[in-house]
Amino acid sequence: MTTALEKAKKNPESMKAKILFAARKVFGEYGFHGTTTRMIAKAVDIDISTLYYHWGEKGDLYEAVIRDINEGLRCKLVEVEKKIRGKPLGTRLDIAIDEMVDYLFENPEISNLTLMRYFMKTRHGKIMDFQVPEYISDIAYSMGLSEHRRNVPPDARMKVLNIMNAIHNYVSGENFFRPMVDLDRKEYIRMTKDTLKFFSLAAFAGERDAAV
Amino acid sequence: MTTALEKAKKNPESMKAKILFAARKVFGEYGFHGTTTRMIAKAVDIDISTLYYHWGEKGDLYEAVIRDINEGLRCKLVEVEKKIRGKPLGTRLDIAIDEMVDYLFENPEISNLTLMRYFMKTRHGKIMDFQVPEYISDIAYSMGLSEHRRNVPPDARMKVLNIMNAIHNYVSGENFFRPMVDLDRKEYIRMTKDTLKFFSLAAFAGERDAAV
DNA sequence: AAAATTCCCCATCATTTGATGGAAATCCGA
DNA sequence: TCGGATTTCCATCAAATGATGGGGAATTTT
Repeated sequence: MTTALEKAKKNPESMKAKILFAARKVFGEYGFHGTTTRMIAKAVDIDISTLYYHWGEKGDLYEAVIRDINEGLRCKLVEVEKKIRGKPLGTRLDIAIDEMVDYLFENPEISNLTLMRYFMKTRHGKIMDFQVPEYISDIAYSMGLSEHRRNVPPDARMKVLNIMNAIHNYVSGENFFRPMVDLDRKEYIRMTKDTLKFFSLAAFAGERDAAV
Repeated sequence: MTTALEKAKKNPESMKAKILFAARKVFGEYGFHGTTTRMIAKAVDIDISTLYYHWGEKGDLYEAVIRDINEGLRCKLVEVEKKIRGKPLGTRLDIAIDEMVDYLFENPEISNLTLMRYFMKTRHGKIMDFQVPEYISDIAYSMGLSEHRRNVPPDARMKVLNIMNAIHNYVSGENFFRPMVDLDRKEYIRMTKDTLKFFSLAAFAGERDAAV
């Protein structure tokens, strides 16, 4: 319990936490420049100055949101890693995909904000230049794509990126893609998992003899 | 030669075309709300009012940009479709991936803007609600994933989305991902192709007996 | 060359947006 | 209940931003 963020999340009823939660959703839909502090304040039904009282300037709130979703993602990955440890590669993929897809469909702002950070620049560049956690190597090792936890080869990293991004795409693009494939939400999630497995299971099965 | 957009592109030296080209790049980097008309004007080194003289309000210029990149993408897809027609599935994928990856790395704004449209909302929602071309079915048919050009099953659409989006991801995310995998640009493009093939070739080989 | 048209820039507006100071309201322990 | 600390809101500001009118330069037409 040191950072302001942690303090806010401790009591989800606190105004500070409510603002953070609303900010997650609004930033997640409209991006940094597409979101105004007034939009967030309206979502919580407070005056704009209350927002500034709790979080300071817009960039600081955004940074807190990014830290928040990164932390959530990190925790989830650790949780999944525990579940799949020791299992055969096919099973590892199967469980990991199911778990991550469900988690991200429940928290789509995570996928939205992650992708925005990958693909978009911000006018005031310096603001959001804090360090990005390096999940990729950990995932690669945990999936058994690399002998060493550190020093993961580039091709293994690229493969992990492929799968992670594919999940984010289906989650963030739901509004766009679901009408294209004409499925209800439940079917869409189901088919997201199936499609992800369609691509990854065959690929890795064909590659690894060390499929444990 | 009817629309303003076509007229502009006919003479790439015209002010109107230069503005369009600059707008592509700036919108592609910063998104709709992240881009100011002054940024675009500065990129062309003209006064902001000249920009308004040629293209009217910001939303209209943005719409022209989107039409432009969609048209480019459509043409490229038609071109690729001709090249792969009649070849075996593996070859089709191989050529299509190579061609599309090269094309999009040369025109990264296309991937950027496409992804932004998938994942982000705009404050003035109505503006950008013009129709999105339905490439997906055409690609699915052209790749041999569907018997009929029309009436492409959902799972085939999902698979096409997966591949197209994966390409866009690697292109748009280059600034972010390339340091992660520690490759120079050429190697990164090469490995993008390899990774895409790694996932799709195995998957489709295992699936289709009708691999022609 | 004169006239008409097109094109571009300067100055300026109105609105939006990030941000703040200070007054009112609320909470909380003594 | 009193008094201080915390929290919230109202009014407002300054800068950024989308947008326009009018004048003048450049180009084309006559």
